[in-house]
Amino acid sequence: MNQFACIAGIDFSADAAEVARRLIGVTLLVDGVGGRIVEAEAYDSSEPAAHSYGGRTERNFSMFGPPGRSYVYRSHGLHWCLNFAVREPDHGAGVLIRALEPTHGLEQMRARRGLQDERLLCAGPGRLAQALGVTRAHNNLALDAAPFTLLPATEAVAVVAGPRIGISKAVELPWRFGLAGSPFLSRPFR
DNA sequence: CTTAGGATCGCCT
DNA sequence: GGCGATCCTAAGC
Repeated sequence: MNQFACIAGIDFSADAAEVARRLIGVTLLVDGVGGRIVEAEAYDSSEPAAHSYGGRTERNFSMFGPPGRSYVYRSHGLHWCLNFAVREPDHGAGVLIRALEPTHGLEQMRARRGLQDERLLCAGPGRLAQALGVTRAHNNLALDAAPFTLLPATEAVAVVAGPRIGISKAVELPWRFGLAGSPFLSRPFR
């Protein structure tokens, strides 16, 4: 295992699905604001739902960089979404961070989201990025340095898996992972 | 509770 | 010109 790709006890050079599963329970902060990851999805250049499926472009180049860096893209013209690049350079794999259980900087997240309800602050990739202040400026940055902080899970977690959300291709792959029973998911598992 | 439509940018055919 | 790894609101049942 490449120890330089190891962050918060996770080997980012592993398969996207394995990294996504192991990220559940890890704390993610951006400038000290964030919480515990409760939902993540894996994407890989070998399957057509991934942005990297068609090869490197201006938009997705950070998916093809070294593991342990961020990939931020704009969705539907108005939302930002945060991913972690995994595997090795030129492969094109990543993990979409879909939901957090808010733990740090609640008031700042409420202000950015214009909402009080804790359950809706980070329940979805666009909401999460807005609450943490993630924009294009956060693309292609190392995850083990400021403004990012990743902290290992402090206890064992029960992880469930299911089909990914909001895609039309490769819908059969069970590459969505979540913390069992969490009220902070973007949508429940069934 | 479920569904439908609009907002709005950048990549792709 | 079409369509997305989305979110919010409004209306219908």
